[in-house]
Parts: sequence; structure tokens; C-alpha cells
Amino acid sequence: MERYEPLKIEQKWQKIWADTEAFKATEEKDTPKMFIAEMFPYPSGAGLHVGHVRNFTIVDVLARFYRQQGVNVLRPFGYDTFGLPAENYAIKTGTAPQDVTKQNTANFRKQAETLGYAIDWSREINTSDPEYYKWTQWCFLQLFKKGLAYQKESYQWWCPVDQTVLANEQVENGHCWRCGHEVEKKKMKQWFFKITEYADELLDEIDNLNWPEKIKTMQKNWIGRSVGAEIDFAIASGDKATSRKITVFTTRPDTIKGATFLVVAPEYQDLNYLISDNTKDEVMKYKNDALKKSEIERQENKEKTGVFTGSYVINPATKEKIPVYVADYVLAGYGTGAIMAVPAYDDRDREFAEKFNLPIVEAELIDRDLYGTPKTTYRMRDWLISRQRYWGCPIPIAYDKEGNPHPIPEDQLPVVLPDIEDYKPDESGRSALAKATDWLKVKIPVTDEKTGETHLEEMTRETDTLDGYACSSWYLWRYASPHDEKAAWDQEAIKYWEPVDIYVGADHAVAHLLYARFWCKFFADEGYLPFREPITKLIYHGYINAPDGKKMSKSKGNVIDPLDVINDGYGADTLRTYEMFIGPVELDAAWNPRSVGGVYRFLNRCYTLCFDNKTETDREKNIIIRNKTIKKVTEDIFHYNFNTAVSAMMEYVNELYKEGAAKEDLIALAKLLKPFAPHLASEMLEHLDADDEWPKWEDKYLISDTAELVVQVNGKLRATLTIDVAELEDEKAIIDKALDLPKIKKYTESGIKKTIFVKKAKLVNIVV
RNA sequence: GCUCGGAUGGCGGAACUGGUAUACGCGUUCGACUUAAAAUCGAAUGGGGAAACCCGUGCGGGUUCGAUUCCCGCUCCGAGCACCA
Repeated sequence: MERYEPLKIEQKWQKIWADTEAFKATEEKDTPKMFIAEMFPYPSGAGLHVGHVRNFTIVDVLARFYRQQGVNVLRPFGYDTFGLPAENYAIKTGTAPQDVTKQNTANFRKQAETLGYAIDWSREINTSDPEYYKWTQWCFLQLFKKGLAYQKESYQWWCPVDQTVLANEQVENGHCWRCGHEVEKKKMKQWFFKITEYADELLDEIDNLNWPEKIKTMQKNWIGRSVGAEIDFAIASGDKATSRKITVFTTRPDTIKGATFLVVAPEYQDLNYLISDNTKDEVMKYKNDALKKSEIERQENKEKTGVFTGSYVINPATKEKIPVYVADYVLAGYGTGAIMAVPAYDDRDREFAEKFNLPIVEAELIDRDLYGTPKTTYRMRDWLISRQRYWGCPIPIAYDKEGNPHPIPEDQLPVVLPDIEDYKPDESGRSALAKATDWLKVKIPVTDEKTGETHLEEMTRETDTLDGYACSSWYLWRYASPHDEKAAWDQEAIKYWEPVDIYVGADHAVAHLLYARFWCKFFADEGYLPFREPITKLIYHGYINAPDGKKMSKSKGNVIDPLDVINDGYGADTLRTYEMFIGPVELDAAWNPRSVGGVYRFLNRCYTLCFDNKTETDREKNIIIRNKTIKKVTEDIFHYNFNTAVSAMMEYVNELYKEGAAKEDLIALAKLLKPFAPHLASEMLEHLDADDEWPKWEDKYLISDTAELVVQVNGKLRATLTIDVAELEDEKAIIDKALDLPKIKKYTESGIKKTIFVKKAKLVNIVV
């Protein structure tokens, strides 16, 4: 008898698939298509982990499932390679990030092939490849042209000793993580994408998405639309209003009569105007202290603080003179950075009023529109995209002598990231690109407004690079025509393949998934995309934790390496099937080495049934269980219930093991198994001389002649009764038969109140 | 604090629009094969009880002939957001 040797079988089929380019996808106008993809990975040096395997296998099961049904499936693969980890590694080791990336992507591909994924490898893409980021830059320029990529002064963490911007995470208790000096908040010019332009559509379209509710809610909260009003409060001189004013945003303009003071944020732009000689020192001290505090510190200390500015304003509803305070519980980045405080209706304002002995007035509510102009604000801010880092996509911009930004002409793209020796950011506060002196100089054509003549002007390149989320905002469209040299994406290919039908991932609930939606709407408006939502169905799967239920981490030493599982002899098919069997797709699951063995035993039984089947049979009963199994597995995969699909196959195999299997039974088994365990299933189908076309069930084979009737007394199971299916048509006869059972008779001695017969459930309930 | 999920045997989990709770897998126990072990195969397995039967889906109520499922009120766990006016 032959033994199941997974590694031998898997190598054989992987070679066949590679040699025949078995999963290459081409547009076929008359065939239905399905585009299925995972969130492409960052290829770290550690290679695939079990979380990747879960992610990729979900995609693969679906891709193979639809392929077996004759659907034209696109299942591409790519790598999100720009980013901090590669740069930090480069700084530490002196190895170029380009080289590290090359090694890691090659390793990832090799490992993905070891798992037998049905990938169209001709469509491999990589965000740090100039052929790719050329088009990321093109996308940037389209946004720039429409004013949706813009520069803005905004407050950043700044270390005066190192003269560099720091990320929030690089500031420890108000001090620079490098030199220990106190940091300041400093206004700096940064690049932004104007995602707020699409806030309404991004929010309103969420309800129509076939996405998990959890993700939809998170996006709604993130965008955070507030409908309210802006109201002007005139600054008072003596008891008279002046022409200067403070504009506040409120969602409760109807409470304005209860507004007994105003509060502005420490960063409020007109703060200088509000202070007087005797409050100046105190206010400036408060402001500087607030700027030094990290966001975390501000939030930790919920005790209200603030100082009186020295100014008063006139409440337009009551005409009363009310004081203006500065306090850090008001945020500069939201609304107008100023609020009217209504302590009678707002808990935070009440807390402040109580601490500073300000009046709390239970005033009447008035018409919302009386004193303000309607205004909608969003919690979502514009997307800050500039990074002072080397290993990212260069921003295709150059500056003239006055510091005005000019786009790099599209025919000069890509702006190639130059090779440099030292990747470290330095005290200039600019990325290491600032040191590439030759690269920095560029000649840009400029048209003279008066003469209309064009001349070349020497300019200096932007040294910031793009946030990696920019690279991943459009990659799904690149898959449609990954090697197109004329456009970011080919219109015909896009029209056929996109949008993505099923997208699978476990991260980036808000950022990536919101940015991709934003770009989609923008490029649809520009006429480059024939749809406004990039992802039709989203599967957001759970994490795989260590056997102890904790997160896997190197430091805890509890990491399961998927390649070890394969090489220990279980093979890729067991690993894949186990990760689908591990639990409901959306839930976290703990790795259980013993359960891996259970799945291996199942596949082993499949193999034995097929290759050592001595008890060939044509039992009538098998037709029913075969049809039932086909139906169950098919419907489960349609509903992404992979765990119960595997259970159903296990039940089927257990039955065949007991009762014997006909060839038809085995062919059906192999076909159903193929999405999960493609190597073994291919081996079985070859042996059985069958194709892999997805099997169909017939409803007429789902019904047997006899049925088990459930007999309840007061809703409790008391007996079962085997009856002929035809008997279900005669309610009276069924009930009589049930009442006649000796087990039931003893309950009915004191009389029967009523009887209930449920045909669909094959159930009789006797109420006594 | 707010929002969204969860809670079912020793464990992971099944259960269609209310209808036999615990499918499937793990573990455990017993048996077969073997000199022995592993592997494999078979049987049993929610708790209590000799049995009849009773109790069982986080807790307390409710609706119903019948509730893991629907309604009301809690507890605990997880995730996200967090002074957004």
C-alpha cells in the first residue's frame, strides 16, 4: 500500500503549475470574471508567518473555487516594499534598502510557491520599483493639478538642538529621544492630500458597501461628521462690540443663550490680539507649556486648565459681555479652534466653569438658525503625506528661488530615488536626499506669463518622500495592466477586471481602506476610472495567536513558522486546510499543534480512500450523502464559512470510510477538496482520471424515503419515530401515531391541551 | 466615557428565517493490531443519577406550545475611538 507523502506530491504539482503558467489570467470578454486579492504584504526578512498564510489561503480557496466553476479568475500578487523597516535596516547594516528588498521579495515568492498558491506570477508588482512608482508620482501630479495635493503650515514636534522634526513616538515626556532636550511645537510646511474634499461621499457610501459592519462603523467614526453652525462673537471694547470677532463652531446653536464664556485653543491663530498687558505673561506661559505637552500628556491630565486672556466678547443672543479663556481642552485642529462654552448643557464646559467660578445659566433653547450660519465639520483631517525619510517614493516637485513649488513634467517621470551611502536623516530636518547634491538640481520649463515664451529654470527638488499609503492607494488598479508603459492603468483592462470583487486582509481598517476609496473617487471624477468604489466585498479576517492565546512575538519565543509545519512532514495542504478549519474567518484563533495533526489525519484518509480503496461500492445511500456534501461545501464557500466546509468534508470522509466509497464519491471528494488541498486533490483527480470541474448537486437526491419524527411534550424531546416521508402529508395520522407511543402515553394521562405539528421541522409538540 | 463585537462541554467551535443544543476537530477512557511503541482501526465521552428522570448555551426577567436564537435589564471579556464642542 502506498503512503501519503505530501512533500513529494506537492513538489510535483508545483512544478507542473509553474511550467505551464497554470494561473495566467487574460481578459475574455464573454466569460464572467472574478478579481480576488489579498492586501499585499510588506516582505520582511523573516518571511511568511502564519497570519500571511491565513490571508493568502482565503484568497486562494476562493480563487480556485471560482476557477473550478469556469469563472475567469484574476489572482495577482505584489509587495508593499517602501517603508521604515527597510530603511532602519539599511542604516543599521549599511546594506542598501534596494538590495534588502530584492532578497526579501524573492524569498517571499519562493515561500508563496511552496504553499501552492494559484497566483498569476506574470503580474507581480513592487511599489519601490521605478516602473511602479513612476505612476505613483503621476497620481500625485493629478491630485496636485486639481489642488488636492497642497502645502500647509502645521504644528510639528521640533527639537531645537538637533534641529529636526520628530514624530509623536519620538518624543518622550516632552523631551527629544535623541538628545533629551525639551521639544517645541513648531509650524512647518508639509504636504497634504485634501481627503476632506470627499468626506461626505466617503461617509454616505459606507452604508452601501458589502463590508464587515465593524470596519464600516470605524470609518464612519473616523470621518465623524458634525452638523452645526459657525457663530461670530464680536470682541468688546468697554461694553461695545467692535468689528473684530471670534468665530466659534457649535453643534448646539440653540443653546447660545446659555453661553457664558468663550474658550480658544492654545494654538489659536489670533491669540496675540486677545491678550492685554497684564495677562500677557500668564497667557504666553500657558500657551508655551501647552505646546510642550504631548497629545498623550494632554489627554492623560483630564483636569481642566486654562487662563483668562483679558478679552471679552458680546454674546449676540443675550448682548451680555462674556470673558474669553484659553484652554487646552479646545483643539486647534477642529472646527475654528474656538468654542462658545455652555456649561449648563456641556459636561466639559461645566467642569471648566465650576473650576473657574464662571456662571452656569439654564437658559431657554432658541431657533438653531437665529445667530449662526450652518456649517458641517469633520473629525477627519487632511492626510499628511510628506515624510522626511529616504526610503519612499520621491515627491515629484521642485522649488524655484522664491520657494514656490513646481510639478516635475510628466515626461520626466519617474523621479528616480538616487543611490546614496548614508540614509540617516540629519539635523537639517530634511531626508537624506538633501545630501544628494547632484540629484537635487533640476531644470524645469517655465512659461513667462507676459511673453508666452518657455525657458528652462534651475530648481531644487523636494527632498520629502511620500507616505507609503500613497503607494498602496492605487496598486489594485495596476494589477489590471501591471507592465503598461503608457499609463498607470489600461482603460480596457480596468473595465474588464475592476473593481476588486473580493479583497482580503486583517489590518488597515481605516487608513489604507479609506485612502484607496478617496483616490478611487478622485480618479473617477477625472475620468480615469469607471467606478467610484474600489472594493466590492471585503473580508476582514482574524489574527492567529500562539497556542497560549497570546500574540505571537519573537521576544516571547512563541512564534509558529509555517515553513516548519510544512517541512516537519505535514505539507502545505495540511497547513492550508488547518488554517481554514481553525475557526470562523473573522475571529482570532489560537494555534493548536494537535489540531494540525487532526487535519493531517483527515487528508491521510482522503489519500487512503482514493489509492487503497478495496471496498468499492455503489450503495444507494452514498448518492444522498454525496449530494448533501456537495451542497453544503458549495454554499459554505459562497458564504466564506471555510471552517464548516472542511467539517462537512470530514463527515463525508468518515461516512465513506465506514460504508465504502464508489468512484463517483471519490471524484466528488477530490473536486471539493481542491481549493483547500490543491496538491493532494490534483493527485487524486489524476489517479481517478477526472477533471476538476466543480461538482453539482441535485435536489432530488437530498431527500430520503424515511424521516425521523421528533415528538415533544411541552417542548421537551420525549421520543423519536421513524416514518415514511409521505406520512408527513397527513397531520392527523402523524399526531395519532405520536400519541400512541408508549413513551408519550404516560405524559398524556391527565389530558391534552393542544397539539402542534411542524412539517418543515418534522416535529410534533404535545401540550399537556 | 462613547461605538462595535463576543460569552455554548475539559478545549477550538456547530446549530438554516424560533423547532432534536454540543456537528466537526482536539483531548480523555476502553478495545483491536503489535514482542513493544508509534501509526492505523473500532467504541464511549455535557453534568448528576442504579434507573425513571432532573439540570444544562454568562446572570435576572419577559414573549411563545417551544428560546443559544426575539424583547427588557445587568455582568464580564475583546477591539476601535477618545476633551471633536
